[in-house]
Amino acid sequence: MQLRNQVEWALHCCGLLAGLPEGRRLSTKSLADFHGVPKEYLSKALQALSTAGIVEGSLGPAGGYRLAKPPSAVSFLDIVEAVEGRRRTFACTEIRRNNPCRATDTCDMAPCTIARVMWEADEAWRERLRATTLADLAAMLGAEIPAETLRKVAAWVGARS
Amino acid sequence: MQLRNQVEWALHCCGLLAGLPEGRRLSTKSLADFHGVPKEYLSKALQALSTAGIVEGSLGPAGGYRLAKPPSAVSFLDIVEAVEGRRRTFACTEIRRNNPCRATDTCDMAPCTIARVMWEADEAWRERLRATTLADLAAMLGAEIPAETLRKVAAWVGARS
DNA sequence: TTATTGTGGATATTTGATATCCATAAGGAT
DNA sequence: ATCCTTATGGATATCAAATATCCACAATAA
Repeated sequence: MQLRNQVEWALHCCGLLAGLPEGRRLSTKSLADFHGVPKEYLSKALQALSTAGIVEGSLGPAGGYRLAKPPSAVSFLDIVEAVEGRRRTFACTEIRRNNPCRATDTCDMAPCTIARVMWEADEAWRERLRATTLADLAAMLGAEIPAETLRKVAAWVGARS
Repeated sequence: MQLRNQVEWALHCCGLLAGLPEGRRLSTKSLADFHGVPKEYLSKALQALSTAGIVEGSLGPAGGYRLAKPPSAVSFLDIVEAVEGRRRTFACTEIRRNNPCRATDTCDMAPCTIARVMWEADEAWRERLRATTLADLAAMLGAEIPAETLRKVAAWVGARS
């Protein structure tokens, strides 16, 4: 069970967009170049983010993407769900119904006990992802990345947006 | 991102095995019949549980599987990891290395910030799964399943083990 | 007008999940 | 001894999803 690589790409792209000066945008091509990933496929992830209302695309030269909300209003979970979908990681197929000893008129039961436990774990995962926003990420990156690199990135982005 | 259906099957099988009288076993065929799943494929899940030391198989007529440990010593996480593997749900491919602005001599850095957050969420998921054992499951099932059904299951298992 | 961009559809390729089958060895029953 | 049942593990087939590319189109700025 692995998340798609598009999830990783989307998170990194949002991290970069979160540091973008007001009014600026970055194109799919720039984002793909920066991260060294295929432009055409990354485009699909960006479209998913756009559909989810996390980023906002605009057409034409000088077009591109920017965040559609303030960084503090976008959680990791928002991004993961936009790209990966919202289905739970555990799918209960109700195999308890196949139990030969089960009364046939039992129809209104609570969710399968096993599924409930698995879903609680799923919710713990989501809760942790909900707890970190792009603003938090920006703060962490600012503290961890060498000042020299941050300066170069700002210049690179400035020339491309 | 979905867990394999074998995870669901393995959990249900372990739940049934946890209620097995001392010294009794259930065959792959019985477990498959009880849950209404393909015997040959379920067998792969049971083999994974066996390799992981969660269940113990024995050959010959009257052979089959039983738990290799007390139910309180087997967590949901043990079962999930036995069937699904232990890889983290988020794979970091270190795309930050492709960053054109990154200093080339940076080699010894801490794990990627984004990966750290994703891994913390993964750990929250695992922690929740670690917290529930087969003994807990047995207690929940005993409280939720109608007494009539429990009695029938005990009889069915008794005739097959 | 022209070049650039996002959007969405179609499609190919590769990987993994799902599933079946068979050979083998071992253990009970007769 | 013989036979049936069982777990084990390998080989293989089938199907769905992830990965990736390409193209047509409309919008937009220079």
